Amino acid sequence: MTPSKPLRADARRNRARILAAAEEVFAERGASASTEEVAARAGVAIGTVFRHFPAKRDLLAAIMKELRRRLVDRAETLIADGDPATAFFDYFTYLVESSAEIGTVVSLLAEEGTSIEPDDQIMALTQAFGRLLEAAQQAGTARPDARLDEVMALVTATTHGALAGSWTDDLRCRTLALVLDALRPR
Amino acid sequence: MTPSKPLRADARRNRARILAAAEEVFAERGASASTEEVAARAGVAIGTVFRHFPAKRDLLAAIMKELRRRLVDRAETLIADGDPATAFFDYFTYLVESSAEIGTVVSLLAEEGTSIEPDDQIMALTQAFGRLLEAAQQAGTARPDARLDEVMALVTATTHGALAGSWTDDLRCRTLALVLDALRPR
Amino acid sequence: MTPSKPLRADARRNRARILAAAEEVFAERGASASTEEVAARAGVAIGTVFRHFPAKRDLLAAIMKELRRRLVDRAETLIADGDPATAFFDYFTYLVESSAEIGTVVSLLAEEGTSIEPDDQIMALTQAFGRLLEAAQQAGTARPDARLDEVMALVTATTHGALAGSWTDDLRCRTLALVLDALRPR
Amino acid sequence: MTPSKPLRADARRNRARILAAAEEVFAERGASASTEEVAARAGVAIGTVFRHFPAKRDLLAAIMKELRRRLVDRAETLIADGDPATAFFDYFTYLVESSAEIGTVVSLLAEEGTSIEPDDQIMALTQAFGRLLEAAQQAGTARPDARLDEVMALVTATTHGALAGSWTDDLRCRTLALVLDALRPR
DNA sequence: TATGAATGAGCTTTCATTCAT
DNA sequence: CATGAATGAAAGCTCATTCAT
Repeated sequence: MTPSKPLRADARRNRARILAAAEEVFAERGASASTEEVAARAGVAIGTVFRHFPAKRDLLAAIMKELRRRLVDRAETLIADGDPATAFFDYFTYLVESSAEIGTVVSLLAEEGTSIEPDDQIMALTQAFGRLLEAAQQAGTARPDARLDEVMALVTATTHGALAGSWTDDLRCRTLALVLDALRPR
Repeated sequence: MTPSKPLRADARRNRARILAAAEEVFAERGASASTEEVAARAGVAIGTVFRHFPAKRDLLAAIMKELRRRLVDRAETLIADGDPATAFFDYFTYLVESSAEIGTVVSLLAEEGTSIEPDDQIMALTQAFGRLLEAAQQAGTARPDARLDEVMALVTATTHGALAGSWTDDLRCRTLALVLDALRPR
Repeated sequence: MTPSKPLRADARRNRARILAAAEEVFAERGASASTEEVAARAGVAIGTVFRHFPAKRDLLAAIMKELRRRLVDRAETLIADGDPATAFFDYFTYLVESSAEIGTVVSLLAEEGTSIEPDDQIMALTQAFGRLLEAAQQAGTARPDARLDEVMALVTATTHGALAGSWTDDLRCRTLALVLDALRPR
Repeated sequence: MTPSKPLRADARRNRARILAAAEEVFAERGASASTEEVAARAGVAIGTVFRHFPAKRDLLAAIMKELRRRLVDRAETLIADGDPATAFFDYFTYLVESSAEIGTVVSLLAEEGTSIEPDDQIMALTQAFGRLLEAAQQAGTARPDARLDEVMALVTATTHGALAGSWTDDLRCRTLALVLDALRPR
């Protein structure tokens, strides 16, 4: 379904190395980091980067896609295996913690005008989050009047907040606690 | 303490026009907008911009300083004139709403590495916010266990969230309500 | 004398397809068209193109050689079968008309510095043209004082003119008539 | 009518040097010569070239405009001062001879897709040529049935021919004689 | 002080060519 | 032989910054 051509072994290896390097570089230097540095970090020539990602935005988009894939994976794991009463809160926490790892990259999407298409992945993530929310509501651990879009907004906010202000671990925990509290039944 | 020279009248006028133009341009185009466009919008030549702000980061920093000044002003007004029971929440709301006006500019600071110095203004803002918080706590409208750094974190988060996700007015209101709710006594 | 190796059947087939594709592509896009596009159009991989033509200029040269071969063929046909009185003028016309078909390709040689070696084919073409000229002169339809190099110059000029200016069919006919008139006895 | 801003002295000097350098470079190396080389030859930095000519095509277009200006000037001089009986032929000759000086530049227009706008200058040149033609026809030195578009086509052809084939001076003279002969009454 | 032309490092992107598969 | 991924040298162009006017 995904690959039009199965790609040669070395090509796939390089693609992965470039993605990994790009994730690092952009996390460290921001989206204005040069493609050349990505290439250098990946140990390939500049041309190779552009063979895999014809424009810089494609590279950024690919990183985001990969990141989102991981997030969706995690949600689905929690839906399948987690405790309905806590899975929703665990996942919320997971998203915020991940953002630290992700680095600045996330926040670059808006800026770059990387007009992300309607995007199946965002929808998938939203839906999965919705199921976790419902389960928590039925388990009585989440406010019954909390709406999904509000939850998404809150997680976006907390994530970006965690990135923008350089919070200590302690502060992040306390803030997160407050936010999660706002989602619990009074 | 601040001005080495009182500046000629026209120079001061130019400085102001450049700042205003820069605020507009960076809000519209992001921090990657060119200094030249700022100059054009301000109706001055590029050299004049650099005479007033020796580097681009200085221009960005000056914008931030100006913005923060307004925010502090507002806080002090509320401390002086507002209803202690609601002023804290009003100010929180004001900050989030302002962020929409401010546009992308705010979020660019982190990225640009404009490592803002300890900054008196941030401290002033924090202190003012602290006084509003205390007043609300004494009035019984804010959780007594809410700490100032958490409040700052929450406002940062909500602000950035409002900027990053393009929330509707309605969604912003509901999300804000949830956040403020988290700061009210249970 | 010519082929070092007789070439495998598929190799010869590929060579032909590449040449055909190159002729098309360069006619459409000019000599700055990429070798990769030639490969794509030919349905082979880029490596295959370079196996057959070690450098781009070789590919261009080969196209020219092929084109010239056709032109010489046509001249010999006319020498053998045509009416001596008109064959010269027919051939002149044929060359100019062909140039339209050939497209821009021809004119690219000069630029590319594809310093064509003395080239047997050009000589062959010139000689054939010379024979047609002589025949026409003997038939009294061509000026007796017209020299072969002048004729070659005229046909070159008309050809390039037809390519450079985008003449209508009508204009090309009239211009050609004038030129041919210049070669008729007064 | 032409200059929106009168340009500073040094700017005008640089602009002229760039144009001169570009004319040389493109004549020597063809249109694929690099802008950087033009800059080097002009003794300015690359940025200066792009300040004056925002894209390479603009530089090429400017060269052409300058060349055409010279041609039109010459035509007008001949209209004013020349002998009506010979001026037409003199100008035709002048155009062909100039092409040698102009070098390859001329022929690059077609290729570069420098979609020259309807172009006042071409029209001016055509009109001037038209007047020379009429004068010659009235003086009885040019065929009365020769049309202006045919003349333009012939001069284009001869010019391009002279450029493409590397004719000797002698050959160019003889070929030109033939072409001009075609335009004389029989 | 203001101007705006000049600078030049740096960025994205292209493409002829090589070479491991 | 064919393949197509990798290479890397340019090329075109941008823009923060400097400096002569």
